[in-house]
Amino acid sequence: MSTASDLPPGAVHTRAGPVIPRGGGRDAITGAAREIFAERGYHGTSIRDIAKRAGLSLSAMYYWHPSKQHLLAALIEESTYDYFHRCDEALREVGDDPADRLRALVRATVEYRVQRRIESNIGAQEWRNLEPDNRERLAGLRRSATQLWADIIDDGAARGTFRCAHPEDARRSIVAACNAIAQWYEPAGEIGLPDLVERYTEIALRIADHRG
Amino acid sequence: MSTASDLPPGAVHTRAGPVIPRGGGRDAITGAAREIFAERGYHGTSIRDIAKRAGLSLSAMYYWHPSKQHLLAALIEESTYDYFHRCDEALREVGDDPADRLRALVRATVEYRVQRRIESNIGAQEWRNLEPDNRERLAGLRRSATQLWADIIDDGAARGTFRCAHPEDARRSIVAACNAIAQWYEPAGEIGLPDLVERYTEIALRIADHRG
Amino acid sequence: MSTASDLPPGAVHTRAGPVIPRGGGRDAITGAAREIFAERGYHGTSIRDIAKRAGLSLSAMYYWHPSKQHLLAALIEESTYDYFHRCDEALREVGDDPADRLRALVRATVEYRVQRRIESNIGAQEWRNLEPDNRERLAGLRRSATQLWADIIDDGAARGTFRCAHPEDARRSIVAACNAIAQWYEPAGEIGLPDLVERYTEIALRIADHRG
Amino acid sequence: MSTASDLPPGAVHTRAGPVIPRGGGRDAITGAAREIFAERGYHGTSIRDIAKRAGLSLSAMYYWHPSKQHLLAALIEESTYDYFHRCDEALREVGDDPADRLRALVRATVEYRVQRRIESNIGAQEWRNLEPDNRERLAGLRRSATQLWADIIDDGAARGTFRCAHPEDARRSIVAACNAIAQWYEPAGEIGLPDLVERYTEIALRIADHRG
DNA sequence: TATGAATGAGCGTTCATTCAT
DNA sequence: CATGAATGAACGCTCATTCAT
Repeated sequence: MSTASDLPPGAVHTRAGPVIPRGGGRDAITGAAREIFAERGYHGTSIRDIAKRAGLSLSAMYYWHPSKQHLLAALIEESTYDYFHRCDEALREVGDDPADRLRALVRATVEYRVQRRIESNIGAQEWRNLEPDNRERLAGLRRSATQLWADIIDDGAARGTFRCAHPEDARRSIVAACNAIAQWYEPAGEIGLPDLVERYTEIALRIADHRG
Repeated sequence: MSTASDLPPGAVHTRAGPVIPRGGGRDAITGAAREIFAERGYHGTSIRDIAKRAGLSLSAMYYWHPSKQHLLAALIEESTYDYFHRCDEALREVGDDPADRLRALVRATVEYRVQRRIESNIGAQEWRNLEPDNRERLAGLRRSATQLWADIIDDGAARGTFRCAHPEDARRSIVAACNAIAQWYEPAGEIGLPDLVERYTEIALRIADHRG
Repeated sequence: MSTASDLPPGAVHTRAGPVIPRGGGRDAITGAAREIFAERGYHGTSIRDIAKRAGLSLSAMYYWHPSKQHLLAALIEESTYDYFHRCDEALREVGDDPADRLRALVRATVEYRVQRRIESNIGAQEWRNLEPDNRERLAGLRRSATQLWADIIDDGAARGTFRCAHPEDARRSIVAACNAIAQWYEPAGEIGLPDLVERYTEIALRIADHRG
Repeated sequence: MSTASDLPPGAVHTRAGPVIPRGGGRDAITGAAREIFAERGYHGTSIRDIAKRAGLSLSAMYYWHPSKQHLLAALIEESTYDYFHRCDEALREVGDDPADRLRALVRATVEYRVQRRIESNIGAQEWRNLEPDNRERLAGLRRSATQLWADIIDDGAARGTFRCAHPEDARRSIVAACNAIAQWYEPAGEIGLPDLVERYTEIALRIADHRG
């Protein structure tokens, strides 16, 4: 991750997952920011709010992070990499049948929206509040993720596995349906994650007009 | 509309549509707010930005609107009523066949997302920035809109018109797909509105697992 | 003056003198800044200090001036123009005899250091705190003022009116002596301005090694 | 020196000269402070800047110096003692002829302004940023230095060696001319120190109106 | 109708400093 | 000797809002 060099010693980071915290300061701040950005939005959040929830002083925040914007960027960057990595893994485990690949991508996405619900919402809502540099750095990754879906659906349509007439609208609809989960899903609710994956896999296949 | 009493003389408002402007001031402000709220979000927008784009002084804004929050609330309120009204009309024109009713609701929704793209996005993104009073005043309407979809899909499922196993997820997916249009649709693009309606009608029917 | 277009209507400015105030706000702030910058230096002065001495709120300051830096730049710019203008006028009134011209420049300078003592000190001490843009805008004028002295002394040395062996050091010494007045002169003291002019004229002519 | 008791063991200090460094820490800090105070001024310098340039941590600074103010005071104090000591020595080597004594003082001063250019500028510009205690502790020394000049010139004027009518203005002008050297002299430039001393000695004698 | 002038609160950020280790 | 982590106060500046005109 490109901000890795900014991390103070003691913090560990891998492309496959979130920062693994060592010690309270940095983590408390990142965690608090995550929560409050999600609740009130980037511009609706003051760094005093973040510091307060983290149980630290305002200035401690600046010991760990150079700016509020950096806090947002780090959050979005890490979770974007995480999502992309999950997709990658999921697709590597399946063959080249479009339906199988679509199932894999839906599963990875639904799991991500549920397991990283908050970051999902931050990524969706606060993307525009990234400063140009930060946004551009991630834009390629975003496009790649879109392309993963497009490749599968286009391929399925070409092969006749999917009969939908408008693959792009199918893609958008499937993605929209999966993404929306992060907005309504309640972790404490009754629907389990495997169930959810199955339901949305079926919906996705119907949208793509898959014929077994 | 509950803010009707706040309107200065000369402005007309009905439940069925937007404020009908008389004179430049009020309109210029509402228009500017609409644009900038959509571009930068509520908290990312200053009333100076709005006044500047409207070509008016800061104080003029306060002549027409008691506060920045009121500006947002008026915008969301008006467009929410508009959407609800369009749904109402569309449903009144069709019979009680669930597929027909779903088609009507999709059409009304797609048309709304395209024709009132900006307000759609504001309504979706800035809803949480409404102060409790304003939010609660509109929450019922939102729930009613949700119920319109639910009634149709549940009815279709009960009758066997729709064979989807999980009507609620079908509903969420259809709505998510339709709503997403406001995020990607480009008015200057090549897809015409009638085409779009047809495409999303088909998608919706597939999601609901409609069997002709 | 190049910042003239920044001025709000109601403030008048000419190249020949300071801003002519209309109304309390702008003037109170400029005056307070002038005093406190001189007392404590640019970085030693907070805008809260300025506002307090001006009897206004912090934000009122920003109604009249876009920034603390602008305040400094405007002060230095105006007084630099004033000094240059005075030199210009003084030299226009005399012939081309180097001694006469030196007398004129000394008089203009001494009068300026006394009459605009505070700005003199700000210009000398806070010059380095101008941001590059502002500094460069004025650098040419500064060089021109230096050149006025150099032209006179070099000319006098060439003609034999001045016999000093090192005109540049003579120039620097004369200027240093005159400039220093702003640091020690007490307006309430016993030395009158005409006396002072005479004394420093004589010193300058001795430094240049003038032979009647 | 009154701060002697603050010094950690290993550092040596005498009234006659600068701190003799033992070990890198203290020295690196003092050196860095000297540079940055001169470049940006006391209030324009943060202790983080100093620590960074010294290549040490913030806390190391506080091991060696109790505060930023102390750093400034130590710098000014040491260089003020140094200057005074140099004047003292120079005057001890000459007789009681006012011209000789003036020559000696000019030489000591010019040499000091050149050899300790940076401290000269700090002493001149940042004097006002000394806290009252520190300032008062040094004020006497400053007055003594002024008195050295005054005694010589007054004596010369009384004896007729100097014919200037206003000894105080002569003194101020000579001092101003010598002091200014620190502002424009470039160590890498072409004028050698002995030359410079000679030039300014002549200027000083002319200002005092010395007649061989 | 509309404005210019002003305000208090809060913003993101940096400051000099402290302290346990 | 020296550091990493933290703090409270203050910084320059912008905010939504007010009010006399």
